[in-house]
Amino acid sequence: MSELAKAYDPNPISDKHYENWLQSGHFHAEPSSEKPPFSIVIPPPNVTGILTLGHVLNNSIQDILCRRARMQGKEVLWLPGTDHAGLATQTKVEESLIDAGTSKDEIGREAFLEKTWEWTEKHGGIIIEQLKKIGCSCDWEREKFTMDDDYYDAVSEAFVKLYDRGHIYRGYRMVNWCPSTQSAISDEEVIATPQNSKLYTMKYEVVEEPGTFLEIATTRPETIMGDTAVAVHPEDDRYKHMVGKHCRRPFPQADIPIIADDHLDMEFGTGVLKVTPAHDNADFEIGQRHDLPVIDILHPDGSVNCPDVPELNGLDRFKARNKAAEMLEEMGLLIKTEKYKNNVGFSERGQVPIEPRLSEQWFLKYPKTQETLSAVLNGHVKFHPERWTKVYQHWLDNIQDWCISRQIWWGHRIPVWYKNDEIKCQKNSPGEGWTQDPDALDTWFSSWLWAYQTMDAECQKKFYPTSVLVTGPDIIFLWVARMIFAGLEFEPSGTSEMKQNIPFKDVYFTGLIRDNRGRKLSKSLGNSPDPLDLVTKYGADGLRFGLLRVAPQGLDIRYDEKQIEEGRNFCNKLWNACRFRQMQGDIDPNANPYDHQLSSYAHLILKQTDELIEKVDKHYDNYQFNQVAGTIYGFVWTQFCSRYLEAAKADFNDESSATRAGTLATFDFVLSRILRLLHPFCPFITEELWLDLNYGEDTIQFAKWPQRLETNWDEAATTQAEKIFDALDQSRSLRGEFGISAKQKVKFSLKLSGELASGDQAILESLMSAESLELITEAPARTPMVLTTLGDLFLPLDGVVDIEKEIARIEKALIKVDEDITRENKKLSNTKMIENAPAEKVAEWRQVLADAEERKAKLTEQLSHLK
RNA sequence: GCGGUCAUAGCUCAGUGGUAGAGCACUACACUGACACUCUAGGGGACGGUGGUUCAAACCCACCUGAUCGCACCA
Repeated sequence: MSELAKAYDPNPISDKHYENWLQSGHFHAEPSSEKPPFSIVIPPPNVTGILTLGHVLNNSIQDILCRRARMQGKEVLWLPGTDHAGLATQTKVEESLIDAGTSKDEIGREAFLEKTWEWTEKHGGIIIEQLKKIGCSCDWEREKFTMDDDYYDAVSEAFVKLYDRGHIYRGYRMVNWCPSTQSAISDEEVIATPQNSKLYTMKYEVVEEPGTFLEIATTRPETIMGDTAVAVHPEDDRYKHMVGKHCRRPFPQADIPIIADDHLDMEFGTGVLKVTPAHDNADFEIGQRHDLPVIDILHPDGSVNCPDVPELNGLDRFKARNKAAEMLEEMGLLIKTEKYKNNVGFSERGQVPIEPRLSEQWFLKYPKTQETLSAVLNGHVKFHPERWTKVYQHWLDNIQDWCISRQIWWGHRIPVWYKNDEIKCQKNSPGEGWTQDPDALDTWFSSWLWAYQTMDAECQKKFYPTSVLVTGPDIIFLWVARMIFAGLEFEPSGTSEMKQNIPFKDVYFTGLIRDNRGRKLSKSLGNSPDPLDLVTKYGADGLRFGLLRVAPQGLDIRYDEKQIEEGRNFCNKLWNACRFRQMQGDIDPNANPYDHQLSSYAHLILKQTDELIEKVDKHYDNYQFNQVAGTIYGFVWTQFCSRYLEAAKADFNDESSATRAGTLATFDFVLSRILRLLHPFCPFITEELWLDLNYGEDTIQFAKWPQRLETNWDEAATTQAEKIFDALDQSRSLRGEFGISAKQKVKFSLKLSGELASGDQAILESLMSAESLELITEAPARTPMVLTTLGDLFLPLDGVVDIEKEIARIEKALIKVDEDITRENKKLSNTKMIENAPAEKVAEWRQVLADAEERKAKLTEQLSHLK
C-alpha cells in the first residue's frame, strides 16, 4: 500500500491503469461465457474524425453502462469501430489533391481510392486513441471499419438481396442535388435553413393579348430559361380567362402556355407561378400533370447551362440570379424587388443550398414499414426519453423512398453491372464486357447493418440483439430507424421472430451540448473545447463526472468549463477522504461494522449508504445519469465527508474510545461501496483507490455491485445522530450570529429534551470544538439560546453578550414560528381538509403545529428573560 | 401550418399532489492535522401568465406568452 499524495493527480494514474486493463484483457467479450450477455455497439465515429465533447458524453454513457454491467456479473461486449463516412472523407481527400495541384478526375478512380485509403490510414484511428484516453472499455480486438473486406461484402449482399426482393429500383427522378459535392443526397440530409432572400415581381406579356401582362413573383429569376409554363389556380377569377393562352418568356424568348393547377395558392404573391419542371419539386409534379417539357438549365456544379442566353451561360447560379434580375429590369419587365424570408434546403455536408434536380438514381422502397413502426410502438424497442417515439412514428407515417446512390468514389460501389441493355445485380462482375455502375452507396446504407454485421457468428449468437443503443436524436431517421429496418428485413438471428431480430432493446438519446449562451458547439464559433485539453487539466474522471452531472436526460446541456472543474474537485475530495482513511492504518477489506460496537453516527451513515444504493440503482435503471452523479456527489461530500468523517475524528483521536473499531470498520464498509458505485463514472480514480486501500486484491472492475443491506436499522441511534448533527448546525449558526470563529473554544450548555449518551456527548463536544458542553436542567438567564431537536442550546458569553442583538434574533425566529403556526392552523381549521386528507397527514400536521407551538413558548419565555 | 420540448434563486438545473432544493456565483469568516481543487456561516424564489380539477397544485388539465427543436411548406 503506497501512501496517497496530498493532491490527486489524475493523468499518470489513468494511463497506468488503462495500460493494465488492456494487457489483462479485461475488456474482452467471451461469447462462450455462461454469464448473461450485455452488449452495445458504438455509434461509429468518422474514421478521420476527432473527439468532441459530444463524443465524450455519448461514449461515457456507454462506458458507464458497460462497466456497471460487468460489476453486475454480466458478460459484456462493447463493440467499437469507425465509419468510412463517404462524402466527408472524399471531400477532405479532394481538397488535399487540389492543394497538391491535381484533382480526383485527373488521377482517376483507382488512384483516388488508393489515396483515400492512405489518408484513412494516416488520419484514421486518432479518435480511437482518444476514446481510450477517456477510459472507454471497448473490446478493441473486435474493432470494425465499414470498409473492412467482410463488411464491404455484406453491404453488397444486402443490396443484392433487396434488389432481388424488388425493394430497390433505378429511376429518373427529382432528387436533392448538392452542387458542392456534385452528388445526390437523401431527404434526411437536407437541412431547411431560413434565408434572407429577395422576392422579384416581374411581368410576362400575354401573347394573344398584346399589351396585357401577367405579374409573377419569384425568388429564382435565374431559372426563367427553364420555365415551360405559367400556372394559375383554376378558380382564380382574376386569371381564369387566360388559361389556354400563352405568355412570352423573356429569355430565351419563347411562348409558353398558361395552365391551371390546384397546387396554386391564390393568396400568395400575385397568384401566378412560373413553372420550372427541371428545378423544383412542385413544378416537376405540375409538369407531369400537364405534360410539360423539362428543360434542365444547370450544370451539376450549379452553374448555368444555357448557351441561348450568353449573358447568363456559365455563371454561378447566385451570380446568375442577380444578372437575370438586371436583365429583366433593362427589359422593363421587373416591377419590384422585395426583401423576403424563406426556407432554403441546405446540404448538410456541402454547406450550400441544394438544387432539386432530375437525375437517374437508385432508390430503396423501404420494406416492412409496419413492422418497423410496431417494434417501437409495442415496446420491443424502448426509447428514452419516450417522446421520441412520436417523432419516429411521424417519419414512418410519411416515409419516402430512400435515394441510396451517391456520385462519389469512396464507399461501397453499387453492385450492378451493365452490358448493352442488360443489367445484372450481383457482387462480382458477370464477365467480359460488363461495366459496373460508377456510383457508390450512401454511407448510411452501410451503417444500417452495424448492429449485427460487426459481430462474427459466435458473437451474434451470444450478443444479438444488443442491450442498448446510445446516440443523438439527430440521427433517429438516418441511423436508428434504418437499423431497425435492417434487423427486421435481414433477420440476423436466423429466425423470423421479431424480438430476436430487432437490433436493440433500449435506445438512449443524449442531449446536445451547447455553450453557456445556448449556441451549438462548433468549430467556426470557436466555442468547441478540445476534450483532451480538458483531460489534461481535470483528468478523464473529472471530465466524465462533471459532464454527466449536468446532462439531464433528453435535454440539451449548457456546457461550462466550471462544471468540469467541479468534477475534478469532487475527485479530489474523494481522494482526500481516502487519504484520511489511510492515515488511520489497519485496513480490513472484509470489515463488518456489525461485529463492533457502533456510535450513533455510524448507524446513521450505514443507513444512508443503504438508501444511497437504492437511489443510485433506481436512477441507473431509469437512465438518469445526472441523478446518479448528483446523488453520489451529495452523499460523498455532505453525508460522508462533512458529517461522518468529521465525527469519526473524535473516535480516531481517542485511543480508548469504545466505538473506535466500529467507526473504522464502518469507514471501510461505506467507502468500498462508494468506490464501486462510482466506478462506472470515474473508472481510474476508483481503481487506484480500490487498490491503494486494499479493498480488493485485483481490479475494481469486476468487484460485486453493491447490494442493499435491508437490515433492521437501529432507529433510535440514527435519530439520535440526526439530532446531534442538528445541534451541531445550530451551534455553528449561533457562533456565526455572535461573530465567534469556528475554532475559538467556547462553552456551550445544553438543556436536553431527551437523552444523550456520554460517548455522543464527547463527539458533539468535539464537533462543536467546544471548551466544554455542560448538561444543564435550568435555563440560564440573559444567555443566547437556540432550539434544537436535541434540546435547548445556550452559548454563555460571560456578560459580553449584546442583548439587543439577541432580542432581535429571537424575535426573528418568532416570526418564522408564527408563520408555521398560521399555516398549519389554516389547514387544520379547514374542515373539508380534515375530512378528506388521509389521517396520517392530518396527524403529521398536528405534530408540526404542536412542535411549532412548543418552540414558540420557549422563544417567548427566552424573550421575557432578556427584556 | 402540424408536432415535440422547455420556462423554479444571478447562472446551470433537481424536485409526479401535502412546510420551495442542490451546485456554482455573491457576502462574511477561517492558511482548523484529509482536502484552499478547502472549511464555516449568511443573503437571495408570489416555481412564466390566466383559468380549471382537488380538502390540498411548482407538480394534473386547458388556454395564453416566450424560447427552442423536428416535420411540412407559397413560387
